[in-house]
Amino acid sequence: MVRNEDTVPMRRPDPDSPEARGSSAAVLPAGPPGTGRAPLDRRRILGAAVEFIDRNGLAALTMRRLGASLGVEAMALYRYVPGREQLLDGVVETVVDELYGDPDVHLRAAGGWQDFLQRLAHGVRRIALAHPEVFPLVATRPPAAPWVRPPLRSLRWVESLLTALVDSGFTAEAAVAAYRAYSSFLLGHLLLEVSQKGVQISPEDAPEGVPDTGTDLSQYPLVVELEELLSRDESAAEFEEALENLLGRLETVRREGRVPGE
Amino acid sequence: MVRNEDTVPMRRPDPDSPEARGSSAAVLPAGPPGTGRAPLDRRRILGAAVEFIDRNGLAALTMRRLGASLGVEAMALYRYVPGREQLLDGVVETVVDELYGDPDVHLRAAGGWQDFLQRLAHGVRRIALAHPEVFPLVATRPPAAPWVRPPLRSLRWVESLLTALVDSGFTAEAAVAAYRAYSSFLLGHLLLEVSQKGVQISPEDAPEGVPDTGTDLSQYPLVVELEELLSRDESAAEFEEALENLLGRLETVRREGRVPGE
DNA sequence: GGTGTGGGTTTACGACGTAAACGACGGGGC
DNA sequence: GCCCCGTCGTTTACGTCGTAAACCCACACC
Repeated sequence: MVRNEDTVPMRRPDPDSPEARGSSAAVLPAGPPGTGRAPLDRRRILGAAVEFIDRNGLAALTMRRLGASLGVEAMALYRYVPGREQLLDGVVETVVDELYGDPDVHLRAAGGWQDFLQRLAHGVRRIALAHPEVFPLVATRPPAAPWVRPPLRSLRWVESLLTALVDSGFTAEAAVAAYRAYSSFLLGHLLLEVSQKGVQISPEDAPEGVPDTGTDLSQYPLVVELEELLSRDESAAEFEEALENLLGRLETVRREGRVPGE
Repeated sequence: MVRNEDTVPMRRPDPDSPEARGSSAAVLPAGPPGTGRAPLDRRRILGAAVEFIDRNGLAALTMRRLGASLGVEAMALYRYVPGREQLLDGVVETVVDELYGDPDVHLRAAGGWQDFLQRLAHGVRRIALAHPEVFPLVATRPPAAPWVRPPLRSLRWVESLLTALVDSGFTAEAAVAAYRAYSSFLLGHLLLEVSQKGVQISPEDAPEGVPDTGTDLSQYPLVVELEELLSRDESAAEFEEALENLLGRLETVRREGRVPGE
């Protein structure tokens, strides 16, 4: 019995997936160690670190190996980066700064606040999907201040977002509440999406078609009944739907000029 | 000018905060190393690990130190735990298993699905607040299967949740979609809440009343204008509001018998 | 009284992050 | 020409980590 793997109907391509856009990274030559003879600098190091994590996972990143991937000894990195912790901070900064290079995301809300939040959300999602191994770092590294909430870890974007909201008629309280709800939504959705994506690949790539007889599911009849549905990946649609719903909710908050809770 | 620190009005106590309930852990004697002479076993080790992380942070946990906190050499732990990674898995499991001991959370949805989800959400929130240093681990450790989504990392709870929903009239698709939306919501909210809680304490506890002249905010006028609002902690109310909203949304999904997106 | 055997210790190894001393090299000032 | 001094990368070294392997020892059992 040859099982048809493509029972999932009409795989409409995800517009935020890396292969759906011209990926800017991973095109540079790089290759095995020692190719890059260009002089070291902070940006090159951070870029190499991001690429290294994308390729080998966060756990594999050590100062020595990162140095080797740049054709240099570990200690050479310390002239540009104070230590490993700060290197990781630099990595998350580098990755979220990719937002500035995204032609679909603008710092100023020209098309209204909903358009702004929508573009920003998809921009962040694109980053998460492009760097699934880095995103947990984006999510969990302690932020600089209580108001800089992951995954939007930059004051410039916070300022942009709040400006867009206030300019569109949100009260100060409502804008702040909206900002909080928005970041929670993004963080939860994207962290789960990348972790789910990771788990589909990693478990030692089960070689044959044996559908994971690993754990005993007999205790959980409903889980086995819904197994097909549960393992289906509807991330893109769910993201869209939840985002739409959030925007709708915020719109009524804005119109009624109140803070959501009361 | 003596600033009154209690400008926050009516600090109504958070019902999920650790001090609002009789904490079961941290009451045992324990004390400095060597107090516990009881024989080692897996549960004692995992308990000690949780307590150690709560007290000293995840980064400080090493096999040697954990051993020392139990009055034992590091290598003794390996008789009960295969290695550090699996120890961390055990820590996560231990912490989420506290749900079973929570008298306000039930495995069976006796009071209807909304009551069930509400109790479960608050139970998980209590755990997150009781172990802020552990929760990022709960959020980011790769789950065993794609359908076991953090922070509900146990098949039993997934089965319970799905059963509650299906029994209450959700279609299979709607139940799965609801499960996904619910876990995203929990994860996003709680991860941000504990990370925010962490950042209020950690930055080397700024000793005097100088309100963080660390970063230059002059570029971000709206952020400085809203600074007071932004650093206010309304987590409890926001959690409640967002949860309520989610439940409301799911209720209409249930009544109309459709999957949210279409 | 041997003799396993379970549970903890000792020793040892390779890898890690990083401090400190050490080249090597390239461009002024005399 | 020569010297001298930054800049940038390397070498060496130290303490700590996770963990494999050998060891030790006290008790249970025949």
